[in-house]
Amino acid sequence: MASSTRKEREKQVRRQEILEAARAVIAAKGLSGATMEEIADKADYKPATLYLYFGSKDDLLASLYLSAMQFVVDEIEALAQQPEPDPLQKLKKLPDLLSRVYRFDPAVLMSLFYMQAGKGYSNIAADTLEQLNQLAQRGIRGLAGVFADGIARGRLEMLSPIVLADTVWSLFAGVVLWEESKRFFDPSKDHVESTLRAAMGLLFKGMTKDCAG
Amino acid sequence: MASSTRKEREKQVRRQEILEAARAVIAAKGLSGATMEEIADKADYKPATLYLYFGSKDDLLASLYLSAMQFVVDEIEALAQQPEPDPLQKLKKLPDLLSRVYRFDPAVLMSLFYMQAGKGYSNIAADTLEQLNQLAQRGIRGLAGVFADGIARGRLEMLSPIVLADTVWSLFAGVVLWEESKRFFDPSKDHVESTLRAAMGLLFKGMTKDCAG
Amino acid sequence: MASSTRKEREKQVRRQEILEAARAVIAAKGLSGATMEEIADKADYKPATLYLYFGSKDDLLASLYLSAMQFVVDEIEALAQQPEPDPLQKLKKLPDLLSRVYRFDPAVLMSLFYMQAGKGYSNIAADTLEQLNQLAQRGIRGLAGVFADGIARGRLEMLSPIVLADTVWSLFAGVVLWEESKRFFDPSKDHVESTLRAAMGLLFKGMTKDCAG
Amino acid sequence: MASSTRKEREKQVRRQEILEAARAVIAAKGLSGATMEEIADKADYKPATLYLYFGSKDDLLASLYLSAMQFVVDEIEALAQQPEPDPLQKLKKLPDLLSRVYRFDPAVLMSLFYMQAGKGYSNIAADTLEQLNQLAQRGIRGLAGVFADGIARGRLEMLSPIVLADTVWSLFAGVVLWEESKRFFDPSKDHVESTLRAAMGLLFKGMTKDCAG
DNA sequence: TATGAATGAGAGTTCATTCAT
DNA sequence: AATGAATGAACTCTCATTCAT
Repeated sequence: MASSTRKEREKQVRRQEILEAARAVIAAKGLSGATMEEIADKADYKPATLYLYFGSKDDLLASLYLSAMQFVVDEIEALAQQPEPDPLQKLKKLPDLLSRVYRFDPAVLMSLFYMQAGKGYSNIAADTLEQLNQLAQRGIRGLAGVFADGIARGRLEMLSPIVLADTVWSLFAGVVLWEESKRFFDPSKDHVESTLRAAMGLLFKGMTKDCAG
Repeated sequence: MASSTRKEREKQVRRQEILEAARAVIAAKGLSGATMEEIADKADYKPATLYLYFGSKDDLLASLYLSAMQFVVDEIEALAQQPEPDPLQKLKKLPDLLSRVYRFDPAVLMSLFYMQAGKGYSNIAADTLEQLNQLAQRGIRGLAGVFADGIARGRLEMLSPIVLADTVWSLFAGVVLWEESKRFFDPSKDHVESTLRAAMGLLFKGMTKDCAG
Repeated sequence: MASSTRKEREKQVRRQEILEAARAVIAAKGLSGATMEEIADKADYKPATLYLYFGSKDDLLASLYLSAMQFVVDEIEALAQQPEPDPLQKLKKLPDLLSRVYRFDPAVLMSLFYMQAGKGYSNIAADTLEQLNQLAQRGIRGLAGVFADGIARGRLEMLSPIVLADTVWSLFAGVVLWEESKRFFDPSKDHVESTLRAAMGLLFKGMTKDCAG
Repeated sequence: MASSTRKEREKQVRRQEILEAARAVIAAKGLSGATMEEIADKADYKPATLYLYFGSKDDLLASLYLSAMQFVVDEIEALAQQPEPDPLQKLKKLPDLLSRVYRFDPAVLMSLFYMQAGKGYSNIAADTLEQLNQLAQRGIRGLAGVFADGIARGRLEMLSPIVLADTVWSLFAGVVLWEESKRFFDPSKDHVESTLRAAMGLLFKGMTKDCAG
């Protein structure tokens, strides 16, 4: 059983390598250029080998999406659970958090946003979508907790914490998509992070009760 | 000549029918389910017939995207050119405008947001992408004009009008993607419009100098 | 019946116009570019109209080939039947004849040579092929007659007249194909006719008994 | 590395098998019957498999044509470089050479002759056409060298060696096309080789200065 | 464990042809 | 007589996937 565990661990390592390759391919050629052959090439395997580690292409993509989403949720929950007397201080940490999330894997993040948009594109199994959705809800609830605290203490607008969380999340998704799309036409410019900070700044200012920002 | 015009018009009608079918298929089955066969089925044609009206599948999709983008830009430019003494009044009209745009064609709008993200997915010809980008820029500049006025009169934050416009546009895209994606899991709820209004409200409040909202 | 005849005649005129258009299209775009649509365009008709005059595309092509072949045979038989005391004088007229044939319609001639090569290309009906073959044989026999005379009078090599005729025809076909193919790469040069004359000259010299040419 | 070489070799073998199948299909059903499906059938593969060995149908055809043309040129250049005191002796070897070329692959040879004729038919890439043309020119120059020697020594007609070479090549192409086409109607008879020899004999006799043949 | 080899299932496209008007 | 509109039948090509080795 020890050996089985060790094998398991090695298998996990290989899976990670393949996921990494997939990330790279998606980043370089987009989702439609991400064929099993390209991914295998990048991972120094042959396509058939990928099927030893993933049941199908959709399974592989699902793993990718889940890992990205997991990263997001972990970050948010870590922030939510930090003890912090002033709720506005937590808000100020959000732009950094979102920056990290963005840098984690912009390409997969974009795919995720889109695929989340429902019938969007791939044949991701219903239960994987369900998992993604669960994670997304956890993330939103985590964010909402941050806001709920601020609202309770009378520092934030008395809107539903969920609405505030959804808004932040939407703005994040939108900035990534939109600014990334502009980079397609002018790759030399990368406004994502600065736009992200400016936009979040405006939004948070709008959320605070007295608008002192 | 009258007859030639009439024929032309009928052809345009059929093109519109096909585009409508394409819209419906995309809405129902997503972009990847939108095969020429599905679209033809929906339009009560055979696939070959579609090629009488569109040179290729990408041509058809391009028409769809361009029409959506054109709608957006027309709306924005119409607003920008309205005479209005108080610049903040124009801001207040933006949520309605974005609602109309959203209702124009949610599915295609989502595809558009994603496809704009570059290598994203389809084989849209480079020059069509360029056209889309031009339109997008016109839209952003239109929006920016609205903000520039407010900034000049000292009513809005002294940020670049383009940044403000990008932020609004990003928030719009993000809300549509995110709230639509939630509808996938709970189709009975449609929060898009209400979230849109709430989110825009917060954002605009954050943009105004004195935060009087 | 007079009117029927008149109608018939008009129909023939239209058929000729269409054949002319087909010739032009084949000349300009090659056999594979010769779609019914292209031909119809050239003839200022719509594709459907062509079917009033020809049962099918292959029928149309067959007409084209037959007319080219008929022209060849007519030319040869006219020459064969000319009274001429010296058989070598007739040989000297052959290069001119072949030039005329070549000029009659280079593109169709090439197609014809190829299609004659059997399973070559189109779905020409078996009986049309048979007709073409009959014509070709008449042509060859006509040529053979010219040579037979010369052989009988001891002026030409004592080879089978059919062999001599086949050789002339082969050389003709080959020169047209080969020199035309070179024009594809250097359209400014047209060596067909001069090569034709030089080649025929050599061949005829080789055929004459004493080689006095 | 040995194994890599072995794998490579096996792949080459399969490529050859497929080319062979393609040859057979073209021979049996003509160029228009040569669909990827027919070729795959003949090679006991499914169509998709062919794409493991050739990038496209045109790539496959190009291989076929290039190999035929290469064979021709190799033969000619080998002859041209043979040391031989009497230039007329080389001429006498030409019919044998052409016989071998003809037997190498009559069907593809016919297609080649025709396709060389330019806009002829297939979507062979421009650069492949260019390669074919280069090879053809090398062949013609090789032939021309044979004649140039004879001319220089005063044994052949003082025509341009290129003209002589073109004429021989044309006669060859023409005989193959024409006699093969007759075989279509009477498959029992194969006059190609005998006609080839007779025709070349006459031509060479016409080329020699004193006509001693 | 890894992969060479093969393929099933489909997608987009083209084009000769038909037929009601 | 002419054609607008539509389509059936092919065809080339791609790609996720399988399986014997």
